[in-house]
Amino acid sequence: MLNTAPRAKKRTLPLPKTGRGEMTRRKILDAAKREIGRRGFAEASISTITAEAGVAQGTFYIYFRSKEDVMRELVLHMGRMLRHHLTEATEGAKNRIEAERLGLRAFLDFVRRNPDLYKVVEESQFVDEKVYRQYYTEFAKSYRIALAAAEKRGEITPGGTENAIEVRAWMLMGIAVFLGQRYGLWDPKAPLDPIVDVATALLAHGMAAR
Amino acid sequence: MLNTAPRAKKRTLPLPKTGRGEMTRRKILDAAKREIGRRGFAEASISTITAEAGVAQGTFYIYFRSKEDVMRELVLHMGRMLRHHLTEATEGAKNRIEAERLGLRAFLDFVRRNPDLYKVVEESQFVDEKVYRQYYTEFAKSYRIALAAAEKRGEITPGGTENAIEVRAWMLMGIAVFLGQRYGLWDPKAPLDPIVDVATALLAHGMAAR
DNA sequence: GCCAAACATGACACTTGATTCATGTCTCGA
DNA sequence: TCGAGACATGAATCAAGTGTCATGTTTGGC
Repeated sequence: MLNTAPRAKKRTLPLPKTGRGEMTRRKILDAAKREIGRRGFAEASISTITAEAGVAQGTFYIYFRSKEDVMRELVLHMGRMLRHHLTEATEGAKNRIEAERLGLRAFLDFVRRNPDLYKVVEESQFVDEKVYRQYYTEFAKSYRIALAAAEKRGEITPGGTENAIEVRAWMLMGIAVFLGQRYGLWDPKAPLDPIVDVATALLAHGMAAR
Repeated sequence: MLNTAPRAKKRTLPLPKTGRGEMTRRKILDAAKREIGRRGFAEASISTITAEAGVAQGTFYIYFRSKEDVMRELVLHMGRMLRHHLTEATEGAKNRIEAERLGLRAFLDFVRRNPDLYKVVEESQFVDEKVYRQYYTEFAKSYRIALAAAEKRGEITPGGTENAIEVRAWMLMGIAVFLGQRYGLWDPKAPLDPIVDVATALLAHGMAAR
């Protein structure tokens, strides 16, 4: 019996099968990252991207359905890269507070090294909210796990409810993102260590006079 | 002698001079806020906006040069509204920590009440970065002043350098923005008080085990 | 009540960029 | 080395929305 049921729309175009194809796809992704990151999603046209990549316009559609499609892929890519970067940076930490310091430092570093990619992720919020939410929701989840473990080990004060851990996670992400914007993107020359010191001190001990 | 020098391009179209004009301009701004806030800047076309406002397309150009122009105005408007809201909310605070609690609470409230406007401001980053930076830079300035005063009064621990105050200001803004996103926009039913409590506790005493 | 300025209209000419496709060229396994 | 599938091209087509303008209507001071 033939399967006549309507099949689900393919989410992604098939990946390239030859070395040449792989190269071309990567060139397009790279060019899209630069173009979207620098000019913004609206300004970056398919023709700008393909010109930058050095391929014909039609080639774009061999690998991607649309600009949105590329953006989604770039967000996932950034998630993988950043996660890896942060894991490496924090694995030697003796406790959660030190992990926060190292993680924040590594994050600011990452933003400075990858400003285009970082901006793409932020703009994805207005292009495909779903992928953006997923990005941060997943980071929040990792954070919750790390905070709960640290709490159990007695390294940080008990937040109390499960909900409190979630709130802390989002606070920490907000701090990183804003410092990333201010000192990673807008003021990329400022020495990072003093910034990270101030941030870590606030995280560790708060700012209320004793 | 006639002045033949090229005159500077007018930044803003003249404001309406009659009651009718004022009404129409406001209707367009309101519609733009909703359309851009909900659909995003790209999806919100001039024709969508004017349709929503109940005026002809051409009318738009009597009051604004472009969609970007409207967006700029909405960002300034949000700045004024929020500033006012926060000033009112925090003026009874007995110290800076309490001001932080009240301010955060008021901010989350504001986001819940004005989600469209809030999203417009966030998206302005990718439409007119200048106005977006100005928005946050000005808030940071207020914050610095408030923190410096609180430090002088002995309510909070000395940050140390001038730079430290700046870092703290951006941290506090980042926290507010991320909690605003998570609990103001994405989870608009969650009770705010427990969230604000957790946040304030972290700000006041940090999370390092004593 | 009059009239000049202010305001409003909506059709349309124009720009811009996305997507398709007929026609090639390249790659790599058998 | 050959051929089938994979890949690449770019001109042409197509859709959508912007901004203008010639034509009307309303307002408010005199």
